[in-house]
Amino acid sequence: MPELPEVETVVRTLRPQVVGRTILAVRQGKKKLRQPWQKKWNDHLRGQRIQSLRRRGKWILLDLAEHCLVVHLGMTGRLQVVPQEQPDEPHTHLAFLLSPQENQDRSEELRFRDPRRFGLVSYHTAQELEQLLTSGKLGPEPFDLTTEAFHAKLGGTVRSLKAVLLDQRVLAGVGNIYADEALFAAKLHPAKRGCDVTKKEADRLRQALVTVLSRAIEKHGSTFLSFYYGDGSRGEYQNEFKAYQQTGQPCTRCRTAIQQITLAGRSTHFCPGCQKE
DNA sequence: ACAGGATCCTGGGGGC
DNA sequence: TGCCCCCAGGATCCTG
Repeated sequence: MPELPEVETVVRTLRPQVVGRTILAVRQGKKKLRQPWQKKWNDHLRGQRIQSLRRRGKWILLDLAEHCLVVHLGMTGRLQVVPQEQPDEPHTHLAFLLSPQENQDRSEELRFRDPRRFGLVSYHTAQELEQLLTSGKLGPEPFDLTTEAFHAKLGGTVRSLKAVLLDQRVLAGVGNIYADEALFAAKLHPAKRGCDVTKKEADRLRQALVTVLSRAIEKHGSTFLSFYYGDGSRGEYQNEFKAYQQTGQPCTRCRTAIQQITLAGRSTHFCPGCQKE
């Protein structure tokens, strides 16, 4: 559920809280993560300063001196900085003790929680990370995408637009919510085949992605069900959903009822009136 | 090459 | 009110 705008919000919130601080110790929960945390990483991490905090697609990258902590929030993952003495909330899997902020003597921890454990935290050398990010497994950021490249990519597949948008190798950061919202904004049917998309339509979809994602970042992402940020704050973009989870509601453009189907294994919402196949 | 299903996992929602 | 069932979804893997 955390997609690009939610991850961007997490990174922007955490950046002033963690950059420049040193990891003093690592604490591990009892339950195993999907990609198990390796004990030897604890020693590697101790004494390392967090130099910067970045987002790439849905990935959160904490740059250390030579290595990088890589975090994916999955469905329900959360990262937050809390006072060291605060008891762990349930499903806390990792806690990194941080050196005190300047002008403060309070000990704090950066904690990773994830009830569903779809998320992961791993540790890589800068070189390994570079490979992960450029080996074709992760496509460009939607903001860096050119119409030409996007159109070419779409032209080479008979897959549905919905499936293509969810494919992180094509485009990094889009998930179920923003795929539906962008397709609605571009007036394109989610089942339309990639190879049937004209260059004009590809450009419309690219622009829609940029517009929708930018607006969502402005509104601090979306909050519904159980997703909220580490400090308890909520996003506000869910109030602007035009398609996602609007099944049965009148389309804001043509008043046709928004329809829900399953596509690429995901619930998919669109307007049959103005998103014609 | 692609669709579709299963897998992982838990909290929350709907239905009875 | 309480209980059970089912569902949501990111990434990956397997099968048809």
